[in-house]
Amino acid sequence: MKQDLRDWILQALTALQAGGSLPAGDLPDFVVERTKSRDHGDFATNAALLLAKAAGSKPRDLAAALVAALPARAGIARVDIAGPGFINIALDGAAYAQELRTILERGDAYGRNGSGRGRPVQIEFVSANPTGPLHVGHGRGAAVGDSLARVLEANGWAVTREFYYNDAGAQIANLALSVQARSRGLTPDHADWPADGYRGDYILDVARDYMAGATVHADGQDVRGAADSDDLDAIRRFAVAWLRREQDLDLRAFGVVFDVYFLESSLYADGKVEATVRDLIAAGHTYEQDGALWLKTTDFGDDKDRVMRKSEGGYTYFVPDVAYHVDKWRRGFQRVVNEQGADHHSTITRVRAGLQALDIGIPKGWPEYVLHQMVTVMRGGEEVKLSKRAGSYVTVRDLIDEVGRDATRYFLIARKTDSQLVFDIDLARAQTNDNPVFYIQYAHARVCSVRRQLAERGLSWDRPNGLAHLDRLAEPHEQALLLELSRFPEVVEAAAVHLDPQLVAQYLRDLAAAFHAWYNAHHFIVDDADLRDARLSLAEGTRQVLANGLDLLGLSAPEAMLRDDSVGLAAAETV
RNA sequence: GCGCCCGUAGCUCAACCGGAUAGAGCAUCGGCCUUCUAAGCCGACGGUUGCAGGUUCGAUUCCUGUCGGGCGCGCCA
Repeated sequence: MKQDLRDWILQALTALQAGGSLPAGDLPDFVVERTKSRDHGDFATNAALLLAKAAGSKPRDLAAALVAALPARAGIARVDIAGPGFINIALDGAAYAQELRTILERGDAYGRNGSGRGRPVQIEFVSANPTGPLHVGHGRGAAVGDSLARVLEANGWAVTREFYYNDAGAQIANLALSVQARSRGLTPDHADWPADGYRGDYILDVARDYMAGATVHADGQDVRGAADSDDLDAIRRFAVAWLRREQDLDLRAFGVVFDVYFLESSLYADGKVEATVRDLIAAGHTYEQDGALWLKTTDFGDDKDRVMRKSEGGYTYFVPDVAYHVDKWRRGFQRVVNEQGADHHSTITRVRAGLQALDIGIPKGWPEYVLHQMVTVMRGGEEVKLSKRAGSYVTVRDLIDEVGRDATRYFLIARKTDSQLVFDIDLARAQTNDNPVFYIQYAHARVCSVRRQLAERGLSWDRPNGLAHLDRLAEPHEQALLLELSRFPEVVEAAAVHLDPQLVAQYLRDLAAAFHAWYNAHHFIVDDADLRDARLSLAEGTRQVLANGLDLLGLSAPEAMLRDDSVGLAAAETV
């Protein structure tokens, strides 16, 4: 709707330019937006305010000229000039009825658009190193990244979900040493326990399986335990596979699946790290100092230069990072979005600097980043910091087990990524209207329940008849709900433009509220068949949009809300 | 000390990349169940948008300064 109106206004502006009352050339970036108050119509544009200066006339005068130049158009109830020079547009009821027809026609596809034109975009997210179970921060990354992927797909992009991990560095060596120590019966409090060893209980599980000669399957490979606590290399391979498998099981339980798993070690094995270093030297942005090789990242906005090759000969972490991104670029991803924890924000400048230094045609702002801030977990008013299994942090699995997949995903996504997030376990468990995820899903379930009631009464929804009588949807609640439904395509678009799936979560709450209000005020299953079919059409349209929105967040759209006492009020009250 | 993020109702958060009277939920108080799920709905109360300046028709939004919270500042990843 919004885009159509913008084009409409553009026609009038072009006409004014042709008539000479507006200077030729580029038009400023005026907006068409939803009004905050219905008193101002449905949409408003600031075009006259922005153009008044260039036109040399008062905003309100220009607005009048613009309105006069608007071509005739169906669905418009009135166009007014208001305030300093806003142009307010009110739609007639038929315009909203038409939108409801579109919803029912397009079904699952409603809200999707083709602006991505099938272009490839890669989203890298989670990218946890296989040294322990996924923690809440990874969970936020998983929920946001996957939802971002869904949103971009809905905007016509061809998305590749990618997970990158380090399977060979110092942290992995530590992991192997920790498992080795456990396999020899040492505990973390022992004097000989590795200095930076991992102390969580899961290390013992890995050691047991390794010593028992178990086989684990991860990332397309089988790896067997060797029952030999001296073979550190075998321990390392086994431990990495073991933890990768565990992380993957957690992600699957969370509803997140990746297309590509990329191993840091492959960058070394394929010579891509060496090649990147060679290219950076050849590009002339490096120098030797104190026995180390430096990259002049200060040439590209960094506050100090960075070491690439340490004096002892090894590369610092950001060299494979640059090599990895070169690889992404060469794979044809002209668009890449990296979803990471904000504690890694300093790498952004460095990676981009490295890519610029190579001078191979990569744009300055490539890749894009979405950073999420920290998550703290609260239960009973106190911060939860420990998990027995992981040792020092709360795991994704802990949350899924305690509050369920849907609530975990919703809570991790319902905030702007650049705000810190407080995950309230008690609230996420609650099956009341305090809990937005239940509130939204309940709205969906209610429509399904109406369908069941309809069948029980031996009635059915005559869809063509309903669509023929949409003018019967004249109640204020119905008008409000229709308006809310018509916003969905704009929300899907905005979520992609701003790389912000939280907008979808916010919208779903508003939509659910509009539905619940209507549901409460009016009965759908009435004797008047025309009115009944019209209302059932609106209910079904609402269900469809709720389902489409829930899908963008990776949440289920339940047909019924079953009381689950294991996660329900009873349990919450005993906490 | 430097860089990034945040600061909005008692609490948790919105505000569509400068728009009109800053919105929800929770909490508090008051209403609504012989009718499709009350896991719901309706109403009231609640604000100097941390503070001080600046930019302009117009600022929660942009700029400067300042205070408070978080994260990062390694030849670690």
